[in-house]
Parts: sequence; C-alpha cells; structure tokens
Amino acid sequence: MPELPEVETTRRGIAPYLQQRKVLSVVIRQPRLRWPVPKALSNELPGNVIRAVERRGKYLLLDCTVATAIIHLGMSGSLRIVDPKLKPAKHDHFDFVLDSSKVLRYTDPRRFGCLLWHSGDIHKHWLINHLGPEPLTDDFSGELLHESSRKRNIAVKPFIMESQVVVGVGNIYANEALFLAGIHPTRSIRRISLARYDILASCIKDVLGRAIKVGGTTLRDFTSSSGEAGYFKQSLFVYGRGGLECKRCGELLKEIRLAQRSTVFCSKCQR
DNA sequence: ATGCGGACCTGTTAGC
DNA sequence: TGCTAACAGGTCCGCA
Repeated sequence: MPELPEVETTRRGIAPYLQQRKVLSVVIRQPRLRWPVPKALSNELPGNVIRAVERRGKYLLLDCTVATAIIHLGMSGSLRIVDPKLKPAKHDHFDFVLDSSKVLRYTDPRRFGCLLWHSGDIHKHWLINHLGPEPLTDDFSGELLHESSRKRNIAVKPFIMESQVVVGVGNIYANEALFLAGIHPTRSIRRISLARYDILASCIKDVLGRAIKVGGTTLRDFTSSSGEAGYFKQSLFVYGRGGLECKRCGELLKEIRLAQRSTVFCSKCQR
C-alpha cells in the first residue's frame, strides 16, 4: 500500500488528533510485527504527551515526552483514528488510547510494518541513520543522483528505489517517474547523463508532489486515515497498465520483472 | 564492496 | 465451484 505520498497523507490525517495529546494506555494485540514490539514501549509510553508527528522517508515518527515511537506501514499497514468502542478487527495489532477519548489504531494484515521505541537522537536510530535525502527537499537533486551513480553498476529502477539513494520512491512511483523522465527502467545508472538525472529528479519530485496533493494512490485498499480513497490512480501512466496502450504514443506497454518487482514501461517513450 | 535472492506475512486474484 | 499458485504498495539480511 504505502509509498511516501500515502505515508504523508496518513501523517497529515492523524497529526491533528495526536498533537499535544496524552497517551493514556497502549494495547498491543500482536507484538510480532517485522520486529517485535519492544516491551519498553508498553512500559514507558503511557503518560507521554505526543509533541509532534513527523515523517522521515516512509517512517512515521511520534515525538513523545521520553522517546520516539517509530511506525512503518510495510506493504499493507494503515493507521486510523477510531472511537474506543469500535471493536478491533482481526489485523488490528495495536492501539494508542488518547486522552481525547479517541484511539489511534494500527492495522496490517501482512505484518511487514513495525512499531519501535527509541530514546535519544532519532536520527541515530539504525533504521533512520543511513537514509538518503527527502525527495521533496532541495537536498535531493539530479546532481546527487549522478554523483551516487558513478561508483556502481545497477539498473536505474532499483537504484532510485534504494532508501540510501533517496527515500520514499517505491514501485509505483519508480515506474511512473521513469516514464515521465523518458528513461528505460533497465538502463544502467552509469549510462545516464547529468542532464537526464536532472530531469529524473524533477520527475520524482513532480510525481510524488502531485500524489500527495490528491491523497495518494488507492490500489486495492489504501484509504487515508479518515477512510477516503486517494485519487492518484487515474493519473498513472504505466503502473498496472502492462499490455495496454501508452497514453502518450499508443504503443503497447511492456511489463517485465526487474529485481523481483513488476516493471512497466513504454519502449518508444523510454530509452 | 557490490549485487542478488530470500526472508518476513496474509489476502486477493488468475488459472486450471 | 474449488483448489493451487502467483503476486502484491517494503526493506533488511546473508551469501556469493
């Protein structure tokens, strides 16, 4: 489900309900997520005030009084603000009960997500400290892509999906950004000029920015924290359209597997 | 050091 | 209709 735009949509949806609220209690129904939910969180979080709800890459960071809760949605996770009376469903793995008589509820059928607890500088956490720049800031540029592409040899699509290179570009938006930039997904990163990396960087910014504006991409089941669908799906040029006509030139779109991920492109528009 | 495949899970869909 | 296999938005780890 969630790439950067979906995580940002979630953050914006839940932040108003969490900021400056006290966590009265925590209910962990399923501690076995990607990593076990730490016992210290259950012990230490109750009584904390949530000072801010931030995001680094696809990680949501709840800045609390004594530490930071790190939440990742994995492939199938979502966060909702619900009424405490609403009975938890099968995959509702944890709740934060708030002093506003609302509950932050986490759902994740595949359990690829996580809930961790870190005291001290969050930027030193092992999941956060190796992350590349945020794509929507000026830290991220074609120049940076060009520079980090010189040392290695790999196809460009898996390259832009690496969190050390740039955060937040998952499979959907990698496919889309490469289409917009006119770059073939299997092209070697060493054989792309600085000028084309400039275009690629701005296409990544553009596609992520537009997706955030309309609330993310709803495929099967993504909805925002208020339960609304995202509207980006109708703007997709290639993702999920293998075998259909290219919206730009009419050529039939090709679909291949590249680094185990479904990859769709137009062989006329992308070189 | 780099790059690939496997691993973690469940639900949905396509195909027989 | 029912079973099975493949596939799905992520990302870390271990091995070659």
